[in-house]
Amino acid sequence: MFEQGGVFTPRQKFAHIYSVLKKRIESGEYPVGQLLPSENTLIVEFSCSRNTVRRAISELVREGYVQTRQGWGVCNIFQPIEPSSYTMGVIESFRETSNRTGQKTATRVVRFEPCIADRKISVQTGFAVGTELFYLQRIHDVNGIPLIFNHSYLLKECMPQLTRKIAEGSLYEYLEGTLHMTIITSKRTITVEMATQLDFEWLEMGSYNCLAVVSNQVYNSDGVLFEYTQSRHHPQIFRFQDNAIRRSHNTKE
Amino acid sequence: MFEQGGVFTPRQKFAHIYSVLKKRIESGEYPVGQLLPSENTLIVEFSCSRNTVRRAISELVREGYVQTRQGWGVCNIFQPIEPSSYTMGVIESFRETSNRTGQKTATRVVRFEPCIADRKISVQTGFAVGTELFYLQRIHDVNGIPLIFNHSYLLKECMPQLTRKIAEGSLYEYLEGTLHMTIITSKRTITVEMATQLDFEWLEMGSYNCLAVVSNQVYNSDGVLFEYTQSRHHPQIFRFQDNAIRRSHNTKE
DNA sequence: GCCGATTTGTCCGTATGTATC
DNA sequence: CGATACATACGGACAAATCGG
Repeated sequence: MFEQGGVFTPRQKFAHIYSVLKKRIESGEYPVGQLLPSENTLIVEFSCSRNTVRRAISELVREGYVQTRQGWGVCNIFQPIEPSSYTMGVIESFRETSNRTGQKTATRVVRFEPCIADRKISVQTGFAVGTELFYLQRIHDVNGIPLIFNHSYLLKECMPQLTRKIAEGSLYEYLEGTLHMTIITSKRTITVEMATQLDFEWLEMGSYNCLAVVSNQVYNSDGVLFEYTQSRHHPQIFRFQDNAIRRSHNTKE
Repeated sequence: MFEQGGVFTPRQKFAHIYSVLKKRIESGEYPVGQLLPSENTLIVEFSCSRNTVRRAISELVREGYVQTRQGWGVCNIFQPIEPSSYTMGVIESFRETSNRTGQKTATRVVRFEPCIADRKISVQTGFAVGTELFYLQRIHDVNGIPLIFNHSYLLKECMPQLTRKIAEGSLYEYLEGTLHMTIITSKRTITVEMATQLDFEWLEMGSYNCLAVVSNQVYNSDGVLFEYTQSRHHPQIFRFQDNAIRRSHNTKE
C-alpha cells in the first residue's frame, strides 16, 4: 500500500485504475459528452495490460459513468446525482447507509421470537417448511422519526446465540464481526404495497397509505439462504437507483 | 449458426456457454446449494479458454443464479421467481415487457406538444435550459385497465419529424427501426410518490393514494441524453428485481 | 464506395496469487 | 503441507465498427 497523487493504491490494479478514472470524471477532468483517452493510451499511462484497463472501464459502465461503443470509444456520460438510499447492485446494512447519507438513526426491536417455517412462511421467504428460524420486527428511526418497519426471518442454525439485545445493535456487525459469516449475494424485489394496521401503528405515515417494500433474500458464503427481510419504507425516504444497458436482441438464443 | 442439443449457438462463445449453463441450472441438472463443475472442467467441456468460462459465470452471478468463492467453487443458488415487470440492468420498452409477461396492452397519447426546457424542467430531466423538446403524456392500459401514466421529454433535434400518431405506436420501434438510433445506457431512479390530480383522473387508482415512480434518463450511442421519462405505475402492477453483491470494504480507497 | 488507421469486442494461452480443504 | 479452486494480470491475435481521406 503506497500513496500516489492523493490516491491510495489498493491491492488490485484494476480497482486502482477504476478509482483514478472515476475521480477524474467526477472532478470534470474529462469533459462530459466527450471521449475518454483510448484504451491504448491508458495502457501506457498505467503501464498495465489491456484487460486490466477494460475491467476498470466496465465497472464505470455499470455505474453509469461512461458508455462504450465499438470503433468509437469510451464516452463520458457522468451526471452528478443525489445520494440514494439504495444503490443498485450493492449490499449495505441500514447503519452503513445512514452513515453514508449522514443521518441520525436508531433501531428498536419490537418483537423477537423463535418460529418454525410453515407453508405460508416458506413460500414468502424461500426457507424450507419446518426450518427453525428467528422472527424479528424492527423499527428504524431516521432523525427521530419512525419510518421503516422490518420483518426478518433468520436461520437459527447460523446464529443459535442470537438475542434481542444483539438485534438492537447492528445485526450485520454481529454476523460478520463476531460470527465471521460472509455475506455474498442478496436478491431484492421492490414493490409498493398498501400500509397495514401494523404500519399505521408504528410508523409516521402522515396521509400516505402505501409503502415501498423491499423483500430481501440473503445468502452466506456457503450458498445457504440465511436471512429473509421485508423492509417497509415510508415513501418519503425511499429511493433506488439503477443503470441499465440495452443488450443486443440476439443474445437470448 | 448451428444447433447443438436444442440450443442455438450465438455468435459469441461466452454467450453460448452462459446460456447452456443457465438452462442446466433452471432445469435442475445442477443441484441447488451445491457446486457447479470447476472452471477447468468447463474449459474441457466447451473447449475454450478460462476467460471465456469465467465471463459466462460472471453473468450468472449478476443474475443471482450462482455465487462464487475463491478456493471453493461456483455454488448454485437458483430459485425460480415470478417474472418481474422490471428486471435490473436491462432496458425494455413497455411493449417488450408486456409481450414477455404476456399481457394485452395499449397506449394512448393524451398530450403532445413542443416545449422548451426552462430551469425547472432542466433540473428534473437533465436537459440544458433552452433545449427544444417534445412533451408527451401517455396512458398505458394493461388488460384494458389504465394503470401507467407517462410523462416524457424527448430531444427534438433527434426526432424532428415525430408526430402524435407515431407516439401512439411503439416509440422505441420508431427510434430504433426507422431512425436507426441505438440506445445504450439508461439511468433509472425508483421512488414512491403521492398520486396527483392527473393520476386520479386518468388511472384506476382504487383506494391507493400512491404510485411507483420510475424516472428514466436515456442516452443514445453518441452519449447524448435524448429522453427523460417519468413512469407512474399503479402499485399493483409494479415490481422490480435486483441482485446485489457484497463488495469488499477496501475497494473504496 | 473503398481503403486504411483507430478503437472497442472477443478469445486464446500462460503465469502467479490467494483462499479452501 | 499439497492439491484444488477461483482471482488477478499479462501479452498477443483477430474480428467488427467507426471515421477520415
